[in-house]
Amino acid sequence: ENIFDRSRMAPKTPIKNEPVDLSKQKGCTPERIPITPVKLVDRPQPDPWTPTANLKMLVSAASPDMRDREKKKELFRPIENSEQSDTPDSLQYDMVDDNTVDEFEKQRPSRKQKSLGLLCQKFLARYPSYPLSTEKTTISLDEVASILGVERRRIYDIVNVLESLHLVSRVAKNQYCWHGRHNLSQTLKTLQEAGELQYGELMTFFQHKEQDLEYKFGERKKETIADSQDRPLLDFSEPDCTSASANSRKDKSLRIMSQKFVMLFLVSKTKIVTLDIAAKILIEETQDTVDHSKFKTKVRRLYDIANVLTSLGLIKKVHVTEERGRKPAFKWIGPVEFPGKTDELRGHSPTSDPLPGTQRGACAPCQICATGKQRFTRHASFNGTQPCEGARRKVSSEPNSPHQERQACIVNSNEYCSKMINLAAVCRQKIEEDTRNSSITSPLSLLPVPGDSDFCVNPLPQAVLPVVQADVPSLSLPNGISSQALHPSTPAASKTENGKPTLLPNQPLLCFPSSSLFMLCGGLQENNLRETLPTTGDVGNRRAEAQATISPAACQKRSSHKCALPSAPVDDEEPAAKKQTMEQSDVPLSLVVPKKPFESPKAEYTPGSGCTSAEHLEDFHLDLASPAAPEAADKESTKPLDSQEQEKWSQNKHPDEPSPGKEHISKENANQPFLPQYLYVQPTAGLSSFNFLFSANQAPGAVSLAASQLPSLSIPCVVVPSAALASFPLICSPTITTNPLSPVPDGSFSAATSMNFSMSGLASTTPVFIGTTAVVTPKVSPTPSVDPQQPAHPALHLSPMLTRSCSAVKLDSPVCMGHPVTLLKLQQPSSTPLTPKSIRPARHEAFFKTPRSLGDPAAWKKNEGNQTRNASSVQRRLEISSTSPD
DNA sequence: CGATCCCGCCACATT
DNA sequence: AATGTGGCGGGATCG
Repeated sequence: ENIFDRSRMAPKTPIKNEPVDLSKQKGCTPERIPITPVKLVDRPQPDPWTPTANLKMLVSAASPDMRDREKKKELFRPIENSEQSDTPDSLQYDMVDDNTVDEFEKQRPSRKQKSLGLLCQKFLARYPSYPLSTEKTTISLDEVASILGVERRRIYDIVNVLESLHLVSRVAKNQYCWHGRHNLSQTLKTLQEAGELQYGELMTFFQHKEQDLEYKFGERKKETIADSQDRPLLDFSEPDCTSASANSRKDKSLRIMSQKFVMLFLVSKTKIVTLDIAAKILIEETQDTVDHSKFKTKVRRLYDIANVLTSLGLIKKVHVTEERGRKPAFKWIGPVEFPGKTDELRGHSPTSDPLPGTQRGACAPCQICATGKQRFTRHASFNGTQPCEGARRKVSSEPNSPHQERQACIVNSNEYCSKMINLAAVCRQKIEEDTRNSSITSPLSLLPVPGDSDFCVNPLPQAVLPVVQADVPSLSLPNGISSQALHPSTPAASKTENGKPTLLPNQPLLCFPSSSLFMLCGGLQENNLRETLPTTGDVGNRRAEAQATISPAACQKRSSHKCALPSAPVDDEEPAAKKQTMEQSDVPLSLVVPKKPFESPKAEYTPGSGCTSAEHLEDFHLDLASPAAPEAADKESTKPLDSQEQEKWSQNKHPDEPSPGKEHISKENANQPFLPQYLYVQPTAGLSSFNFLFSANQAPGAVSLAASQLPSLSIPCVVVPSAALASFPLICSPTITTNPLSPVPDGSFSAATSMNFSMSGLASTTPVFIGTTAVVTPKVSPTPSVDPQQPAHPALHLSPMLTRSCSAVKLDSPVCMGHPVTLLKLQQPSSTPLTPKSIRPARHEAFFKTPRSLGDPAAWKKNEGNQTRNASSVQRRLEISSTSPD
């Protein structure tokens, strides 16, 4: 329109002759200037004003030359247009004297007004976030550039980033297809997975080499890089994506950088990434040499990307204060988890991704998968199969063409990246932790889950079970929860450290002081336990243990990765665990390992099919982690039970851990009738009215309660009115794990309802009993049905209460199936009640967007301050608008 | 003065 | 060769 107007305007209004109303002119934009005779003269194009003049103008505008020139002048315009003077008034004002114009120009062109972020917002404003699937919107770069009054170059900056997130795709030269955010979550998932994978690698890598944080900030990047190169780790770089992309020129660094940048956020626990770290990571990936200039350039690019991401509402600026001082950073405020979608992810485990075919094989049930238009597995999906069906960059030519490459490759093999990412994550985590510690909020902060918010869980002062998503391994409690963990070697050591509950290994039950009760029953199918047990003080120990335990798994994983073993979907969890650990400790990578990375996925997911998502939701972590409540942590540490149990379990499990074992178990379980066992959680915990019963069918190992860490237990859960169970303490029967009896296939069950519990989070007050023997809870009748297919359903059979839970579960499944959006909500709410995900340890908060709730006050303040700054784009607008009116 | 990041040159890719 | 893309970094502006 603008152009049009201008063209008309200019021609029509021979400036000279028609002196314009200066008064009006204010509103006018510089545009006219070009139009004005004088300027016209300058320009080649100014044709005599003829009837066709307008046309010519338009045409000229189209031409590159014109564009540039006009744009220069127009640059100002866009702002005006968008904000102030988009109105016709400007037209009226048409003629402006040069003088006036100059003034205007001076006023307007604030740098901010020209910012990429603002431009991006304008750009985004032009298209619906969720366009109808049917309609495809094509974007003409020239058109947009002219409309927005910027050079095309700038549009490229925007589009490239959008393309990396699959919001748009290149259809043809100069043409892009707008997809909107429909696939965003999936894309993010994919990125997350990819990031985690890399992460994992890093982890292993680090373990092998050095765990020191040295790497942290990438000083050592080179070495790492070299190492990484050496490392066989993953070469995701499959020919597909990587090679091609790599080959191609500079390989669209912006796109790739954007993806990597996003991955960093998704991988980091804190969700905060500092620019320098990101830059280092990205650099390393690409290069060995870390020259300063390069770094500088990288940072510039990151700003470009960040601006776009900010406009998308995915990140915001914040400042992180470190020892050194305050560093610019960005915090992820977009969706953290993609539960609904994530199902896919899970299903897909990163490992699986590589294999397109297999991808979700496991997930078959998951609709999402089916739907999944986009799962891009790394290469394949990205490249060839794109998420966006419609838009492929290269229309005409071969698929191989470099352009296509762009799309692909999110993940190429960049071990470096992963390493870097890890480092970065670690660094961040540290930072955050530091900050958190200082400003711990409540002992147990609820983790605000983006979607889950619905959840009414109030933060439980006492014992809140922060639920951690399945993906994320329960975090170890930063504070010291002691637990060691998982390591088989340290089995019994339940530490009585703080007040650990006294748990007698042999004895059936453990008692905890706390008021709230939990009953855990049933064998847990999986060992979900992530045993990340943060020892109170010792992260190192844990890590060591964890690593030890993990390492094998990791190795396998790696191999799997390379191989793209379909089976190894599990990665998700592991990575998460790792992440957490990372966060917690400065230590770079302690990985806690995932308990059963491989298997779990299958077992859980497979049976559960859609349910996987549920898991996430359901996972409870009782982490005291929240900085605020170190004390609480200690108390919780009381959960020694967990530790012991874990140990026990771990012992038991260890053998099983390998996925195969689990699978077996699950199968067995399925076949076997089981005694329903439940876990009951009193409302006191923070769930105001809900009590949870979990039936534990799972494999014995599955439920590990690490006192501090909280291994996650996957348990089917039922929500029961608190009244019913009010008086019960938590009881866990460790022995149950192996119950053959459970009729319901563990896998299915677990999948559907499996929850991870981390005991660590429990309020000190809550008494917990753990019984070695299976406890039977009355209310729920076990469901005999053993359909693997219908894992989730079994719950229904259970008591009404159960039903609820089941329903929730069911919901999840649907979610999995298809609509991401819907799914999310459904799951969250439904699940939420079941699993207090919402309640998370402060640390976790990172995942969740709700920044403020969790964050340290101080941090907040800072953040806010930053935000204000950051908010720039919006604010700027406002400011501008306000100011400009003059 | 450091953080941001606009601007546009210019190389490489595609047509 | 023309045009499309986009890496890249100087240097301006912001805070």
